[in-house]
Amino acid sequence: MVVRIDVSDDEVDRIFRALADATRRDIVRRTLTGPASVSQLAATYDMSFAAVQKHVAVLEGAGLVTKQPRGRERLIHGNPETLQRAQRLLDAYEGIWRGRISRLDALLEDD
Amino acid sequence: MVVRIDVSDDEVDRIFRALADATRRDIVRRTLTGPASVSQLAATYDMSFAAVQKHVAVLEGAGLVTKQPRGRERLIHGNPETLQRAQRLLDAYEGIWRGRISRLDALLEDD
DNA sequence: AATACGTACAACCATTTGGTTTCACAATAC
DNA sequence: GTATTGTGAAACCAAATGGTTGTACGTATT
Repeated sequence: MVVRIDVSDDEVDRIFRALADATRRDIVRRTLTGPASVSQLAATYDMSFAAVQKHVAVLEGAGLVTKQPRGRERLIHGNPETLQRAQRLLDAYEGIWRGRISRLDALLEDD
Repeated sequence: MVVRIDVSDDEVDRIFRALADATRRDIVRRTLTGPASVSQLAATYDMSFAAVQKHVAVLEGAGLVTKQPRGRERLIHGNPETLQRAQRLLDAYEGIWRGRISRLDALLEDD
């Protein structure tokens, strides 16, 4: 029985879960190049404003974007730090495969 | 020269979705170091054999592991190629942020 | 031959997800 | 002021997810 003491498994769950949707990946891409309001984002997708709002909320919950009020708008900014975190995770897995890292378990139980 | 990441949206969805679960990430980790049977995997988790079987099926559907029959067992092997695909995806996002990649859109449209 | 083991698969259940519509409200525009 | 725009939040719905138990069947073991 693998007992998971580390709570932040949930955080990794949220990051990958948030990236597992094409619309959300597109929102991340767009907000990495520069901020955009929720309605600006919503204008380009074939779904309701509320649906896009929910996607943004999922990304925000995963720490992949941040919301910054400006007037009546909410500017969405992509958060590269969280992406780097996901990158490091995948890098660690590749490290396992290559056998370069000997005792990686602690790292993968997720910092 | 532009190397095209030829991955469909659905495929990327499945990869990240599969990685969005701690048990499945653990299975990937374990099968990257060496093959393991489904029952060997299941023995270490606090859930039914059938549940682990389903997790393996999700990973297999995402191409993160492969199943190879040997006798009455099914040996599960981790698949580093698929992990590399996910890595390249995240690398591309980081490239956007850094502004180092100029024409990345075609790459990210993940056709 | 009989038994145990490893896997597959179906049926079922509770919760989550991804979408919708609708209503409310603050900020801007006219 | 009134109207419009941008957002938030609730209620609702169908489908997917993650778990369970039970059954069936090929493969080893004895």
